[in-house]
Amino acid sequence: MTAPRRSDATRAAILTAARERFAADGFERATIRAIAADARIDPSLVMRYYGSKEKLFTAVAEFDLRLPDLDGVPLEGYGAALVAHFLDRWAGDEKLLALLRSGVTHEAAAERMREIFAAQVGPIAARVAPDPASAATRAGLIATQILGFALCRFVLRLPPVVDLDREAAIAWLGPTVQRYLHDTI
Amino acid sequence: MTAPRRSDATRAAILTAARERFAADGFERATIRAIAADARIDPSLVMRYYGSKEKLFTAVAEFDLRLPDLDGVPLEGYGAALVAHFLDRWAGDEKLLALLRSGVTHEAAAERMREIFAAQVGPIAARVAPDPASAATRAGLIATQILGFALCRFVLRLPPVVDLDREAAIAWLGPTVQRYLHDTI
DNA sequence: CGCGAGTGTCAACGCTTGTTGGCATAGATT
DNA sequence: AATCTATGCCAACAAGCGTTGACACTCGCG
Repeated sequence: MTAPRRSDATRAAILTAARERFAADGFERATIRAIAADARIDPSLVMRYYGSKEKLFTAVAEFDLRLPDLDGVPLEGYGAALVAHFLDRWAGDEKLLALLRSGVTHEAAAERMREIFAAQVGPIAARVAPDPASAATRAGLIATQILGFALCRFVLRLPPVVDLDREAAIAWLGPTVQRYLHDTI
Repeated sequence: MTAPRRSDATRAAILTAARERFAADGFERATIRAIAADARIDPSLVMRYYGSKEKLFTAVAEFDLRLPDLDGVPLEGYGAALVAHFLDRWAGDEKLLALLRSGVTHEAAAERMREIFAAQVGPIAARVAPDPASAATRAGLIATQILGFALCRFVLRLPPVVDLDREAAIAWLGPTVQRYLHDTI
């Protein structure tokens, strides 16, 4: 029962601006001053409400994992379902982009990314993997493909990857993820 | 017939230090001062010999593409051969890591990365793709998997991906690349 | 009304950054 | 030996950074 504060709008504006800046520029190039300018407030307010740039980033990078619901999905459809889920998540939430852009040079962001993928993909792999001991490896492999796709599409903007539509992406990546989920080598 | 200069050793030391710093920290976090300290020279010398931080990075990012020799390889071995080639390239050349770490926030590095993958993977895909029109897409898909693997292994250091040995990596990624090369969806 | 907490503005701090110009020395050239 | 260029170091610059503290204003509550 946290009482609404008069500054809630300001706090939200800061968070929104921060999310956009971190997503567009990464942690180091995104400046407090630029974020404050976007939010049309004074830089010192950012410090007052979030303590430091580091903590502001932590606040931005905080979010629900929203595991996909795979209950009604047949086993052989997991790959496609996962790819579809991640595709939508990436397109709809700048926080993931912020995390990826920052994780490359900022250790805290990389750590957060590790946590997220361990917590998000790990359990699914554990549920499906033929050999439980291989679950972590399978989750890691899926991460390589999903993050690699996000990297090429949203960050590096490789033209052929940008041009793929949703269905084509699912059709191409789905079987890969499926194979990482239950094939053996 | 460029005459050897007395400062060649210094130039080389700068380039080596710059490569390491850019690979470890990315473009913005790598500072001229840190590079100069590593090379045990004065920061102003970096400017004298390379003009600017930007041009220094360009000099670091310049390198031969070294396309893999696939002449003796059977068609169905292309995927594995490509993965093996890239794995060795990534492990043996910090420039690629520098490019990846920088490309995420530095536009010039991203552009260079696009060029390299278009020039390196594109022709191979064009040679093998069942439909020539799909070659660019296939090259892009291969890039997503290769770069994603490099990202997770060398940059984000996801433990299960770091732990994979060379053969396991080839066994897992090879078929994926193979499928991107000639399967149809 | 008066008062205190909450909110916002302004100016400045200490530090680091890329970059520049001047000065001393070493080596080659004449 | 004298001269000139190349090389290296030093000190400084302007700009930008995260961060801080002091000061004004606006509420809501007594």
